[in-house]
Amino acid sequence: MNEGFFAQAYEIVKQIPEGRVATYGQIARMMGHPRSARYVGYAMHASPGMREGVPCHRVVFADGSLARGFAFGGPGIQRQMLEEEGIIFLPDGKVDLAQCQWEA
DNA sequence: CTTATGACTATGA
DNA sequence: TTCATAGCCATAA
Repeated sequence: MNEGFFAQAYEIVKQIPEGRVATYGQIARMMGHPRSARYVGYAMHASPGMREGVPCHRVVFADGSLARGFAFGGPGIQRQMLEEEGIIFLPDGKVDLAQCQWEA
């Protein structure tokens, strides 16, 4: 395996349990790159995605919002997938990090 | 080698 | 409160 920044991000995301979500910054921090949050998202974009078992849909912004327009082919898709997994959404359209944010 | 870009985050107005 | 800008770091060209 090529232990690159991307592969590192995939490993972290793959460890997110079902019904939980993690923020880009949190993942970046886990991999030892607390300032590369932007690149974590980019890793998802360029990643093999769920095809490789990387549940990138469980990765959200620090405030619980999702990536719009770039996710999985259409807005709302990610939210639908998360709801299927048991993620709780707030009326604001954000994930309930208070209950669903992944704890290492 | 330098420059440009980006599924982010924090801060300021 | 929301919107805009700065800083951040890893790849690509």
